Amino acid sequence: MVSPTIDWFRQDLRLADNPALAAAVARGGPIIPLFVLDASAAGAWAPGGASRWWLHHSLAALRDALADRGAWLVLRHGPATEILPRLAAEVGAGAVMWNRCYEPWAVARDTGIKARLKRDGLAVESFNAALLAEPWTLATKAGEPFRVYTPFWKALQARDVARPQAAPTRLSPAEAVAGDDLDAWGLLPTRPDWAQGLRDTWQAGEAAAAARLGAFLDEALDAYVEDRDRPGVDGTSRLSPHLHWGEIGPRQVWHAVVQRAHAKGQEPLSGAAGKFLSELAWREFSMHLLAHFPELPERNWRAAFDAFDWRDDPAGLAAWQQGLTGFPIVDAGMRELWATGWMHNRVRMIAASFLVKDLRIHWRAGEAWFWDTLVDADLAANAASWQWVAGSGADAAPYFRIFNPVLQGERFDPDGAYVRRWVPELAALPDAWLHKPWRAPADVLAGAGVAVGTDYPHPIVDHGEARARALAAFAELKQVAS
DNA sequence: TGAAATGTTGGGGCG
DNA sequence: ACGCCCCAACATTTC
Repeated sequence: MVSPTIDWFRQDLRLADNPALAAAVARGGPIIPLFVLDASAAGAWAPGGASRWWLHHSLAALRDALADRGAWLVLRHGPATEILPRLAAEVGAGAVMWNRCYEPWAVARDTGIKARLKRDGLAVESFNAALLAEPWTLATKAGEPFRVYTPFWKALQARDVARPQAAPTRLSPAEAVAGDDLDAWGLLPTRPDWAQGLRDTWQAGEAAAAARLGAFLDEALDAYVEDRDRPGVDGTSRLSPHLHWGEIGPRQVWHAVVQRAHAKGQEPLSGAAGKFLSELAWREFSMHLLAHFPELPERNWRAAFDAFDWRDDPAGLAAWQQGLTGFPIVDAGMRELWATGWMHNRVRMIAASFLVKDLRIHWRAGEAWFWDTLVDADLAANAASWQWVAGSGADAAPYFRIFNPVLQGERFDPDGAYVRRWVPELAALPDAWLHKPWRAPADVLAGAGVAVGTDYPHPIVDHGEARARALAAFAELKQVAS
């Protein structure tokens, strides 16, 4: 009789295209699916509030999906370094399987656990479920990690993406193993329960992720090139939180998109399909960057930025967080984030540019806020994206690229659908003034029932002046660096 | 995956 | 008919 296999779930909360699970099934014995709530190893990067909400529902969905196939998800909390060996001994496991994580703290932890379990005589194997290509398999001709996106994307396109495996239909149950009650983990907010907007917006779990992908392919892919930049249009995939927790994997997304393009007689790597896959490749690029540069979340990727003159501005930071900057497109984004745990990507760039360039507040403050509030909070994507906007990151926007929040609003939310939804106090303003209410004539404001300074804040900075100050600060930095 | 300043061009008004 | 100026539209450069 084959000894039990522990399948340690982490950020791979799915049954399909799950190589660790497939290996556990192939081994033949009973399967013990395990999830460990291990805040100790992650330090500051333990999941934030919105992420914990998602995790709760995703685990519930995984638990039910496993039960449908005859297996019982075991929940334990505490340091995984202690829990894995203890559970293995407790159930007489002969093997432990998992899919790899790439957060530096996880790599360090998992390396130790693998060594320990092997020393104990167990078979331990790890697999790739989260990436199209492992970070150590893509390199420049010089053997270096890619530091620029475009050549990275070209190299990735030249690779074959493995076909996803189907979910196992039947799992051999193990004898009952004691575990925690999910509800007792307290992942959901209480007092206050701020998650109503999240519940209204999202459905966690593998089945919901697959449905979301299907809906995107059916309804939005064709218009993706234009609509992806329109926050007032449902033009993006919204797969990010599902991808973060591994409810769906990038290989599954890749092949579904390629298949859809082929069915329409289109080339999958050009047009809308290619554009969407290139966005998936930005996720991949971020993950590779983190794997190669583990300090990405904490330190400027370009060390020259260490000398940058950031401002300490608690009031400005608070206004930004609360969506009270006086710039409608920025405030709409920050309020969407607070309400739903998600923000449209175009608006993330605008809001992030405003924080680091107009307010000149350190990108790490933005990174920390997003970490706590985003349902798709991902260490690699969050760190790489903030550094990209700040100009300190890999292949970053040049420092002089400063978004004008009024022009961005007018260009990408021309009919004001997005601002009116999230900044309802401005809803009655005509399009012409919606993105710059402080410039509207008095009779227009009166007609719309808007008093700037009372119903909606005055801009907390003058963008023209803020832009000039940011350019001056960056010019100074360049002198220090040279 | 910018914006603003500066330069160039060409049509129309006008003397 | 011609030159001059204005300025919108577009292009290029600079930040």
